[in-house]
Amino acid sequence: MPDNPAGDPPGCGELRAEDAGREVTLYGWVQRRRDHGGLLFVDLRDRTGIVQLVFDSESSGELFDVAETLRSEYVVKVGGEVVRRDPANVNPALKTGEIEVRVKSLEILNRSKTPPFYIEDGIQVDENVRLRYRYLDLRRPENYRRLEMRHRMVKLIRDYLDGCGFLEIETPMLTRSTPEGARDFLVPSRTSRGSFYALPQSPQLFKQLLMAAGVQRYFQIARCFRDEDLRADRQPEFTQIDMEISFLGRERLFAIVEGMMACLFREILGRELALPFPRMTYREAMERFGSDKPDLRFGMELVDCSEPARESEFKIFRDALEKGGVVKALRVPGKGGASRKELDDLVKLAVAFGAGGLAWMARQEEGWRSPIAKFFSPALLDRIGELTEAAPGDLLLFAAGEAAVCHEVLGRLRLHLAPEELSPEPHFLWVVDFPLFEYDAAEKRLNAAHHPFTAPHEDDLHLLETEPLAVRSQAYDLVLNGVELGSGSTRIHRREVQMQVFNLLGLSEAEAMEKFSFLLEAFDYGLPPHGGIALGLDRLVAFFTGDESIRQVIAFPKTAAGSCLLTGAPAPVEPHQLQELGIAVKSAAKDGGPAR
RNA sequence: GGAGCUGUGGUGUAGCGGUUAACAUGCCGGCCUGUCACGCCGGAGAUCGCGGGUUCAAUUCCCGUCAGCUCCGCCA
Repeated sequence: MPDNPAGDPPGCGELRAEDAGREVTLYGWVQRRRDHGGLLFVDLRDRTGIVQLVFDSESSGELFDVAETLRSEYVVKVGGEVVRRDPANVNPALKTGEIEVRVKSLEILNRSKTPPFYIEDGIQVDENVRLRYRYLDLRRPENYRRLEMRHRMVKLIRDYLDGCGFLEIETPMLTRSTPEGARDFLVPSRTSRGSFYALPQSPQLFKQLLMAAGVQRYFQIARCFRDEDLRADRQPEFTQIDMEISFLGRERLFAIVEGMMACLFREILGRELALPFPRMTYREAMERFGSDKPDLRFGMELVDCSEPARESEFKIFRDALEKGGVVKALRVPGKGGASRKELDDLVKLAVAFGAGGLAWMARQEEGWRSPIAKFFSPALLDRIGELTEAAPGDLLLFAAGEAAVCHEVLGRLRLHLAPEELSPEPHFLWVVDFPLFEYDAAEKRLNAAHHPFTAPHEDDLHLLETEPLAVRSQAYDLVLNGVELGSGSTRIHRREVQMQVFNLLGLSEAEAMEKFSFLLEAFDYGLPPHGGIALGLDRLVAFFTGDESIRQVIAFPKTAAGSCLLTGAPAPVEPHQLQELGIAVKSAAKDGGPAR
């Protein structure tokens, strides 16, 4: 550990052979005690690691008696001499294994109950129990390393963006609920009864206002809140690296973000990233990979087989094509020998993903094994083999129908059937030109695909009124190995365009003013062109630590039901608290609450 | 809102329509001067998540419920 202003002496895990002869004072937790009767070993742990303490009954009677009372996780202060171990007693598994500390003084600073699980790496304990005692879980070295990794990454990011001329600015946590988007967490106001703050889903509007304020380059390690159901990679509160720049367009922003990723990979993993990252339009991503966040660590691209399908006698394919749909294929290498049951399961899966059905062909050394091959002439089968590059032993899966559905279904099957061995290289990708709107079938109206402040693509402005669903936006996503790391856009900076988009989203002039007057007014006072992006810090850290769930890289995460097993939040409040807020609770939730 | 999986000493597991509920580890006590997952001997510790039902009998079968995890919907 480098010198620091605190001038801290070495920690337990930092002592080495060259410290032999040194008198040290150590603080830490008792990891383990090995009592040999007249000789007692204690492994002392602090955040730097473990060192062995030795107590000898012959040389220190009273001290030895105290040492015998030590138990797991007792907190102690010891003074002693670092001594080299006899070569026969060196423990190569420990970094401090060449030495040990002969204890001369021992003070028990605090006792501990027997912990519910071992404080060590690689334990197999229910996450339930670990979250209930999260402070003990975090005491484990692997979790300290996770916290440390997050800290280092955030520090690198801050320094990097500082170097790029960004200003870190905090925006309000108590803000205004806005329509659309995720469900808001609401905070009742005491001073304005019946009114509510909302916790920010992102600092979106504020960062745009900071551009209006002439900041030009803003960033924030921003906590965001969304009251939606959880997943392994979704928590109700999470952290974004939120950025926004004025004047300079998308290219500059991409370069800044790419530079940030390159910096993290260089400083943390010691490897260079190939820059710039490849790009793909949303349309291309959907057509080739059936996903707006394609995992490029493997191939298995979707292949359009509409042309040979049109010539075939297979009615389902022909009907789909006549209705303006497509027939697309997914080639699964080496899966041609799949059993009937495996194939049936794939069909079921496809149906669960929204397909009407799923056809398959297995290429064999001679010909095809397939229930639908009989509808295809040999020439057409050859054509399909050519298009899909199917080799003997490969399996082809076909989806027919509406293009969007086919892409979705085959895209999911592609992930489901992905090879076990994936490329070890990180595969970054910019996905650009997302659609501006998507159609909400339930509400029978347009929704913003990204958010309502995203600028339409310049080339598609003329389509806004006539064919809004065909309008591309200036939104983009950063994808890493099939995970959406973040998304952003060039924003609308002209008031008339913003109003037009609001109108298309079903917001009247009056409603727009009611909800967003503060933003619209800013448009009138020289709002510069601007754009930005928000990257999911939790997902990024999880990538670097190799964790599947972002719970692992959040100090105090919540369960899938949004409860905190440590504190018991959320919890009922005192009646007088509700009274002050003018709130009456209609009916309490089911009994139980989080288990703690 | 929906689906699947899980729930047995502190922890991790086994088990089965009738058991003294088993094993490992941890814990407690004893012995032990070179261990490092120390070892040896002994001991304590479980109303089998909760509620109901079927049954002569339920930890075991059924239903419900709670909690956790994963996924779908949802997440501009």
